[in-house]
Amino acid sequence: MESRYNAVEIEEKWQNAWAVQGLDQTPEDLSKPKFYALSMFPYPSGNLHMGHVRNYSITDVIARIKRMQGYRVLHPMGWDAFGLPAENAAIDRGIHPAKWTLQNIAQMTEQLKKLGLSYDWDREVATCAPDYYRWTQWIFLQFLNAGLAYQREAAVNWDPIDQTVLANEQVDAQGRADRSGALVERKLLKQWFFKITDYAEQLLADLDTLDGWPDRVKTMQANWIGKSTGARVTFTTEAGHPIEIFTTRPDTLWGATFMVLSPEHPLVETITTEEQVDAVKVYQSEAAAKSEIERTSEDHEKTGVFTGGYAINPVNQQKVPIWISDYVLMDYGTGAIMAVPAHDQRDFDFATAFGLDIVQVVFPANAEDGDDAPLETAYTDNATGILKNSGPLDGLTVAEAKKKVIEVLEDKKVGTAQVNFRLRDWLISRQRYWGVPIPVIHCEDCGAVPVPDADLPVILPEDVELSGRGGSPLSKLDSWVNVPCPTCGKAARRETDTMDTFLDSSWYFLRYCDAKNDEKAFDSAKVNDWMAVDQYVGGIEHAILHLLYSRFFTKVLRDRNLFSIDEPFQRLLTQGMVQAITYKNPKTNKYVAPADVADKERPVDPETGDKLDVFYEKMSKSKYNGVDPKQVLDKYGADTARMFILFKAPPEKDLEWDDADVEGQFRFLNRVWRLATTFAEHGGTIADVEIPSSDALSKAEKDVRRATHTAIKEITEDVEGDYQFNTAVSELMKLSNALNDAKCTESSAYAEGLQILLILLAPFAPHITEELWHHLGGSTSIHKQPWPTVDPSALVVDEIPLVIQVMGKTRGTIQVPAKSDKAALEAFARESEIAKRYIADKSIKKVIVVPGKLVNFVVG
RNA sequence: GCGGAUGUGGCGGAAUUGGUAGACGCGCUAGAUUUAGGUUCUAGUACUCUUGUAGUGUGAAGGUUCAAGUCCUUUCAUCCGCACCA
Repeated sequence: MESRYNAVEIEEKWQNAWAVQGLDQTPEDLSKPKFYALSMFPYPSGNLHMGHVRNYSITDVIARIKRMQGYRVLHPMGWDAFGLPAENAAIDRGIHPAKWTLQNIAQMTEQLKKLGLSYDWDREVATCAPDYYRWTQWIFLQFLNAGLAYQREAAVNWDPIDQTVLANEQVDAQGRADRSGALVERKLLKQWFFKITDYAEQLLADLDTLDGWPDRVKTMQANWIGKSTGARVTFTTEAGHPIEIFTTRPDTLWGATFMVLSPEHPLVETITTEEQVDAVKVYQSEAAAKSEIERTSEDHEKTGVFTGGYAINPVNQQKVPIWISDYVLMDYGTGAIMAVPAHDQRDFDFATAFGLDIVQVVFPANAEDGDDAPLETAYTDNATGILKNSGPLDGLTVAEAKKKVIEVLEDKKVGTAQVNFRLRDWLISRQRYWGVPIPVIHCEDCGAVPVPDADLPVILPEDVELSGRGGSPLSKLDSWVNVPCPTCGKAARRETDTMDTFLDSSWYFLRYCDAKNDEKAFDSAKVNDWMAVDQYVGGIEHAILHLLYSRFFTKVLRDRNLFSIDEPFQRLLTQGMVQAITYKNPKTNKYVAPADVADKERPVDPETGDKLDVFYEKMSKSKYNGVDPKQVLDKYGADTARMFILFKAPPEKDLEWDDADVEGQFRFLNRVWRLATTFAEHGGTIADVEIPSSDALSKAEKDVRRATHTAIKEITEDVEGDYQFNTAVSELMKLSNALNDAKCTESSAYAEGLQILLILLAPFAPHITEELWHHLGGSTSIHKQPWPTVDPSALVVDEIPLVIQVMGKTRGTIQVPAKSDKAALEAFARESEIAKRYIADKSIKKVIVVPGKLVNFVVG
């Protein structure tokens, strides 16, 4: 064995050995408790980046610790392999998406394996493989059979660059497409939807059961689902047309002084009077032409047009004018609102802009009658406000009025309580090639006919022409499109849309439970055994979509009796970003590569000489601040990379990459290496370490044992619950420092310390510990070792430092016997030099004794 | 505007949940080893000054307490998410 720590060499050696031994295969032994550790699977872009390294290192440490703690662990990996980049590569470079994807998977697999991640590769899945997407199609048909998949003509987000439809979620607030950056247009197309709205209530309510999820993510999902409770109320136009509105403030109905319809509302044409028709049409076409970006960048200044029509307020028979305005959205509620300017700021602004009536119906509890000065802004104190001018609601609080008004509305048959959600049905159609074909055949007579299970998978044909334009490539493939109807046999056409790739990733965690099954998507018993995922780890960018869709799938498939799990992910850890130092010239707004910055203390632009701004930002090519994992692995090895990433910051916080800190971790592993090899040179072994009873130990030996068992205690606490790997690593360093300082290297206490250091370090740095373990006489793999337990007797100390405080100020410490009781502690403290000095001639009024910690004197 | 978080040395970050603030690491300083550089080892490193048995110190201000980074009130700053959602 070499005396120098050669990381690359030993890592390759052990990775090969472990593969041969099948060390990372999932155990079948059902007597052990299960633990399912999962990282969000990657899109195979071809290159592993630091974010991946961080994500997978975190999950791998958890998996390894759980194995040592006696769990049977499922720790799989796979590929989210359908999607646009492959298709774009095909268009740009003429390489087939399948080929491009498979090459990337091969390349990334090789990179992943160099990280020493303990995956069960036998369960690898790729969503683009027919033996995977066959079951994605089968699951689609489950949704179809359950009435949860349907087609509808819909105004969709049309991306003019990619020539495809996007989900709302793939369009940003400025109305630009996530991927292409194009300004999204509206277009009417027949699309497939999943009825996620049927599960809105459950998806919201069950968030409360997810104790192991960050509040941030739960809040984001709750906002996305957007439940509001209120009432649906029917107003009627003078001509007798009903107009439905939704409101969360039915208690303020008596204050409704006008109505506003969305410009796209179907009743606008009927309501509009002849005098107003021109103005309304102009406004409608202006609104239609407005892009999202214009609509949202207007500082919310209110615009609108009077339709000329009036409606009757059903509770007080008041005649109210009907306006149209683009602040009312067609796709929320009913596309029409009652406006209560006195108690809604938007309505207030609108009323002010157009000189409409403002009638206050909620007043401060102490308001005098007749005290009705005009409002400056909407009055929205719902906690203490009292209703007035509201018929049967007068004198009630807002909360009481909300209940009472429902009775009134139902009585008059003009409305009822209603719950409304912001969540929209999920548009899953994509006019793209590289995705799962929707397994449906359209027949003139039979309609949309599901492809029979026996005919699955509907294979994605390979010989297509990809131009990137003109809608779905599959629609041009006549031989594939033209098929007989499965029901009547008449000539029919295949559905040419493919599925949103979010479907692929909404069930992969189920497939891992039974990845090789070619009879079923998964075996129910296996899913019931392994699910839910005990710890899921991934980026915050999936807080809404992926996690919500996966929860939705889980609930639907549960309701199809495929398993009995309610929620897929028990605990969720959203790891922080990996950031790197970034230099930017504030004058030219250009980024400068760190390698080009000569003086890091006073960074200047090498081209212009301008002073550069320095900050940390997420690694990216355009900012020249990326660090390639490959370079780190080649220089220091995977163990150092893992250690650095886990030590530098707590898992959920952003991490600032720093080469000097990486060096520091490498130094630490080298110190461990030296400790162990020096020990071995002197004939030390860790095989069969026996610890004599504590009475027989010297002080040096006791100190080593205390350090050892303190490390076990602290690290066990750190890795349980919140995964504080940064402090766990620091405890490993402390133990290594203690062994370095120890004066009893010949003793069995020292051997025990070294043994436990290696075992505790093994999940973090699996290769170096395996190498040293064998070098020191270990027989089986260190990764088969049980997690060590604390020997309480090793933690016992004879003397403890007692803090002496006077008036709450710490004045020093004294050594006292550990077993002293309260009275003894006080006595020791009273007699101490420190106490005498600071109390002097003052009288002691009170003494506080905290056993094992301190004595505080209160003096007069 | 609504919601979620975060403010601790030169830097990343600790603090048994109310009990010695700054663990561990980076960086820095000095010394040893080395032909030299690197490595390695030893010691030091919150700030201030009048260098002490000192004072100050966890974004700011107040409060509770024998005792506050930790609890309460007010406030400021930064980051993130959503945003005309009726």
